Amino acid sequence: MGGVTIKDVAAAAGVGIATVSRVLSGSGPVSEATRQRVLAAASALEYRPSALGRGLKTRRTGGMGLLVTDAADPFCAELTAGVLACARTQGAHVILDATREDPEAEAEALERLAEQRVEGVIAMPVQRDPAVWQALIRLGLSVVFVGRTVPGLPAVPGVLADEAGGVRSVVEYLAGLGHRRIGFLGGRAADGLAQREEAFRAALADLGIATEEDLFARARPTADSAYAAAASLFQRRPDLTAVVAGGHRLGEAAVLAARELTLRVPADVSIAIVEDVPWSELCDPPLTAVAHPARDMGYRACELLLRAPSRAPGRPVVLATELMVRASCGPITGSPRTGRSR
Amino acid sequence: MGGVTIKDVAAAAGVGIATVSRVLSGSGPVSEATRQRVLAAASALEYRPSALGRGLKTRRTGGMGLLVTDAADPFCAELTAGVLACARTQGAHVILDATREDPEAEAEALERLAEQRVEGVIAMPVQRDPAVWQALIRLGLSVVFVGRTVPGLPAVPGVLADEAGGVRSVVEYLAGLGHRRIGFLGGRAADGLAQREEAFRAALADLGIATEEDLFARARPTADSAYAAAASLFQRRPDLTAVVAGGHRLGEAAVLAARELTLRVPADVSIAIVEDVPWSELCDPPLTAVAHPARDMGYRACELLLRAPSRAPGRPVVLATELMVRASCGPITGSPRTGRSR
DNA sequence: GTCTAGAATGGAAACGTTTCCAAAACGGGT
DNA sequence: ACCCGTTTTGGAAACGTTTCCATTCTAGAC
Repeated sequence: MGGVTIKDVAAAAGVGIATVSRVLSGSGPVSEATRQRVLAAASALEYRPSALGRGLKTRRTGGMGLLVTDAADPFCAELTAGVLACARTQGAHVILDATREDPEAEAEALERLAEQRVEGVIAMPVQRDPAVWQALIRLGLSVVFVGRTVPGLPAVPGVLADEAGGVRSVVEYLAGLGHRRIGFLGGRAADGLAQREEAFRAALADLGIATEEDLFARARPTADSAYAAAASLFQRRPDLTAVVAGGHRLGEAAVLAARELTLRVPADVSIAIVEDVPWSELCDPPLTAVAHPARDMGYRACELLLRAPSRAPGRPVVLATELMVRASCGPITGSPRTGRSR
Repeated sequence: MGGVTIKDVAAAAGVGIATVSRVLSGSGPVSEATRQRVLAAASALEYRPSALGRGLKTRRTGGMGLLVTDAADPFCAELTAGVLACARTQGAHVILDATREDPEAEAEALERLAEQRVEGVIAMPVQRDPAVWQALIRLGLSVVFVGRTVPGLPAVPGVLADEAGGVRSVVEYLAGLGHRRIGFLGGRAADGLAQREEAFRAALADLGIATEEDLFARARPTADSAYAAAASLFQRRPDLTAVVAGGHRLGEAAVLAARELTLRVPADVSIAIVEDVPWSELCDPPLTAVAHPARDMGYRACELLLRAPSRAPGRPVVLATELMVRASCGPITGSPRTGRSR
């Protein structure tokens, strides 16, 4: 039976339940003899203290919620691994849920987490309305944002990647190679890609390169839409010499579209991608990318949640991104693109 | 405050706690007027029923554990997404943990899950000793294995991919292209790659192709070790014309090693990989692979857990794998490998 | 106006812990 | 033998629910 309770252990050891509790939780004074007897009884009965009873009494569950946008996404998966690694060091458990960029799904997940009385939530926030998060905090749970933030919530700690720095470095790199007509593949604002586009524009402006709206393409977060955006961009602007993909899906689309249009990379067009992926080495050519420290971000976020639940950090923690220079970007060539003849 | 209890709601609505409970859980008869009053009070107070109190009383938590070997691994991540998708339909929550192929870590995670009183566990089992799992079942939780099984536990439902069929199909495919000296990149038995090697041998035998031990290489589950194994295999047997990689890590290693040794794929050597990865299309050349229905496997496992917790299935559910024929395998060429001159 | 069936409601017990507090046991000094 | 301080111990309350059961209320039938 699974129904072994502290009472059974107490009876088996011939002591009171209070004593059993003291032995198991290691608090309070217990004579060595009783201690051994209780331990023996507990293991003989295969006793597992109920987290429900304990949580009810102590008002602490040692659990946390983790809300990612998509559990199968490499970035989210890596982030999750980081959170788990940190949680394990503290003996905390992690309730995982995916929001699919859907505010409603997110709200439901938060509701569930609140009912489960987790002590905190690590979230890639979808809902931009601060009220939802404030309600959560009012409920007594601490919140840590990761990967994104919600404006208007300075009191909520966050762990971000230095998106702006990453985008800037890749733009500067491309500009250094001589590129001036650089396309950008982005997404809807809701997909968290807005800041990358923003950073892209800013970097261009700082370099004194004019931005042409024509060089921006936006896709919905599906592979098809990404492909369509990339293909359309390449065809719309045969004169573009480089493209920055704002996410790994968009990067894949760019590679595939370029291949389909028989554009040589990087001879005809340079491709760089924001959000490195494990397979960028394996691509042909290997993809130049801005790498995010996803695992560290998860680890740090979890640390923030567990170690300093109440601290009010002025600013979010920003972890550095790294430009991984590989072979998919090259110097601009004198001759115009040969077109799509094979 | 988060400390709003059912008592507060009862007081605010001017009713007894029993009535509040009836309204909220939808059980028992309540007059429409009180119903509205209670609902109003509950939402005004932002009341969230405590899963702890409820779970304690009802002895059901609506939670399940998910134990994968590595949260960041694409297969595990996809599997996780499937579990989450199914769990969501039932309003269940999922406690995720990673075992890192470490029986000790697995045991700790199981301990935690048992304390949390989850109703079931979906696991990629590491520990092969049935006792651990039997203990868990004796505790009252149901167990579903996914991706692997533990021999000697016929009563535990499982969801597997048709590894044997997948390996067989790729071997037959390669044999059909004329290959006879086919290498295999595998791992330690503990890594769950043994069955693939087994299937590989069986498929070869069925085709009447002799197996040479020299054509087998085994790596520890690190990128370095995989690379070393692949490189060593290629150099040891310059006469081999094809290689089957038993996992995605090994496949990456094979591609990189082939590239490093300037072997042309598939002209000099054909490469096929067991466990498709999202980027196989993007490789050069695109990788022929055996694809596992990871998401479906997760979904099915979760269904098994939630819908039929007590059924005793004779055999595990086996989902089909699919051979994704791409460009990394080609017909055998008459001329021997040109060696590693560029 | 009384009676009764049925609906609506509230009190209290129980779930498995932790922890406060009082009681018991013990040991050493007088 | 007695007392006192210290160490151990056990009983009981509390945590927030659900649910059994008894009670009150409503309304329709006589």
